[in-house]
Amino acid sequence: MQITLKSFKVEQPISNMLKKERHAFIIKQINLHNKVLSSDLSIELKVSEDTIRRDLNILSEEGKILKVHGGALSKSFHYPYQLNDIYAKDSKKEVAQKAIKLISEGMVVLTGGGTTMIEMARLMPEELEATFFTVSPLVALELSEHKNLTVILIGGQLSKNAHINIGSKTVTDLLEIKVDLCFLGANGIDLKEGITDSDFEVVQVKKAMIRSAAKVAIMSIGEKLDSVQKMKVCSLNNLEYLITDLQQDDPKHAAYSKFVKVK
Amino acid sequence: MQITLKSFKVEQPISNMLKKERHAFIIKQINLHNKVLSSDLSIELKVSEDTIRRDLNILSEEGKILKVHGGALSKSFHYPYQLNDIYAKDSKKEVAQKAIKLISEGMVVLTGGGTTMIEMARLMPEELEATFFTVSPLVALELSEHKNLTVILIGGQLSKNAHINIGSKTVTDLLEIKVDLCFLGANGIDLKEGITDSDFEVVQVKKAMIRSAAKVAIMSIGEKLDSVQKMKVCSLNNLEYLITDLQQDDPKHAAYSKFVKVK
DNA sequence: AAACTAATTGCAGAAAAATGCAGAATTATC
DNA sequence: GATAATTCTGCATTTTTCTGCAATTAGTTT
Repeated sequence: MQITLKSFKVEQPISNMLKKERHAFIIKQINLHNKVLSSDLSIELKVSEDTIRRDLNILSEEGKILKVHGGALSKSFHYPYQLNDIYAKDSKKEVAQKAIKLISEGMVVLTGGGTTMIEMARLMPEELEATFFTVSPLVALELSEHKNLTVILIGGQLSKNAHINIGSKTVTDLLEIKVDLCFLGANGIDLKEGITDSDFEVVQVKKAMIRSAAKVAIMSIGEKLDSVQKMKVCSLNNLEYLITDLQQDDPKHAAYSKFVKVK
Repeated sequence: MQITLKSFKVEQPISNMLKKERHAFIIKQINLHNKVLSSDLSIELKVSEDTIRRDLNILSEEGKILKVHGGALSKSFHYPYQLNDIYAKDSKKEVAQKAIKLISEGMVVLTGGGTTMIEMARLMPEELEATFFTVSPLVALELSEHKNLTVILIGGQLSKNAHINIGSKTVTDLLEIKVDLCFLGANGIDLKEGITDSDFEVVQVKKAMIRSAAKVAIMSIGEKLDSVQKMKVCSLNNLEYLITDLQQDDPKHAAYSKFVKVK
C-alpha cells in the first residue's frame, strides 16, 4: 500500500474563512515570522487587502499585534536597546570577568578602548598588583581607581569617535614597549577575514599594540562573531585568546577554536 | 586612504523590510559597532541613502541614536563622566570664562588638570578651531567633544591623586613641544614664593609645561591667593597672566599686578 | 418562511505614507 | 579656498491606508 500526498499541508487557509479563523491564522503567522505583510495575507487568505487591514486594526486595538505601515509586527518586537545603558552590558561584564582571569600578579598588560574594556577596568580585583598600559583615557581613569595598579597612558591625538589615542606618536610610543598580554576589543571577527575594524587610524594603533605584545586576547560579545568590517587588523593566528560571553562549548565557537584558545 | 575588503558578511537583511524592521536593524548595528555610515546601510538594506537618512533622523528625534554627518553614533558611547559636586563651581566657571578670552583662533594651547580646567574645556566655544595639548585625560575627553579642536594627550603614568600624567615620559614629551599659551592651575599663589604645589611629580610636570610655553597663564579662584605650598613651581615673573574670579580692581589683586597681567 | 437588522466584505476614489531622484545648499577634507 | 561628500528640498511615483457606499451574508424576529 502506498500513500501519496498530493499537496503539502502548509497553513491551509480554508476558503470562506470566518473572521475569527483569519485572526487566529494571522496571529500564528506573526508568532512564526515576527511580521506579516497585508499584501501577503490578502493572497494567502484570499480576501481583499481592506479586509486584512481591518483585521489587523482590530487585532492591534486588542493589543495583540503591532500594526505598522504595510503590515504588522509581533508585539514582542522591540528595539535591541536599553535606554541609558550600555548595549549588552551583562554580556560585556561576562567577557570582562573571563578576561580578568588571564591576568596574574605582577603582569604587564596593554589594553585598548571600548565599553567592554571599561567594564574590565571596573571589575578588576581591588588588590591586584600589575602594570597597565592603555591608549584609552577612560580605561586609564577607571584603572587608576585601583590602588595597586600602575597605569600608564600612551599619549597621542585623541580620536573623537573611538575615544582612544591615535596617530604616529601613539604608534611609535607603542613600539617602545613590550608587554605580556594585550587585550583588544574588536568590531568585526570572522574566520576568513580575522579581526577587522572600520577606522584606519584605529587599525594602525591596534596593529602596533599587537606587535608590542607577547600574547594577544580579543574580547568580544558573541554577537560580533562572524561579522566583517572594512579594514583588517590581523588574522586569527596572530591571536592567543578569544574571549566571548558564550559558553565554551557553544557551536559558534567550534570553528574558531582551531585558531585560538576560546574562553 | 581606504582599504576595502571584498566580502561583506552581515546580518542579512530581508528584502522588503518594514520601516520598523529597518530601524531595529540600524540600532542593532550601532549598538554592535558604535557607529554606522549612511552609505553602508543603504547598500546593506538595499534602499536609497535618502531613506536611510530619514530613518536616522527619526531615530535621532526619538533620542535613540546620535546622528552625525555621514551616519550615526551610539548614544551610550558618549562617555558618562559628570563631576557635579565641584567646590566653588561658580567661581571656577568665572575663571574659566576669563581664560577662554585669551584663546584665539588657530592657537596652540597647553593645559594642566584640575576642575577649573575641566570647566574651561566645557565652556569652550563650540566653533573654536585650535590645538590643545594636555596632560589630563579628563580635560582631553571634555575638549574632544568640540568638533574643531585637535586634542593631543601627553602620555605618561597616570597619577592617582592629581589625575594627570606624570613621570619622566611626560616630562620628556613635554620638552619636545612648543605652545603659544599654557594654562595652569595652582595650589598656592604668593607674592614672594610664587606658584607652589604639594606633589613633587606634579611640580616636575608643571615646570616642563612652563618651559614649553611662550606665555603662561595661572588660573585660580581668589581664595588661593596668598597661600603657600611645599614645593615651588616658578616665580611670578615667569608668568604672563593671573586669572581669578575676583574683580579686576579687587584690592587682593593690587600687589600681583606689578608682576603679571591680572584678569 | 419572510422580513428586517446588523455585520462583513469588496470596491472606487481620495488621502496619506514611503520612497527615490534631481538640483541646490551645506559640511567635511585636503 | 577648492573639491568632494553629504544633506536638504521639492517633487513625482508607487504603495498603503482611509472613507463612504453598495452588495452580500448572518442572525433575529415576527
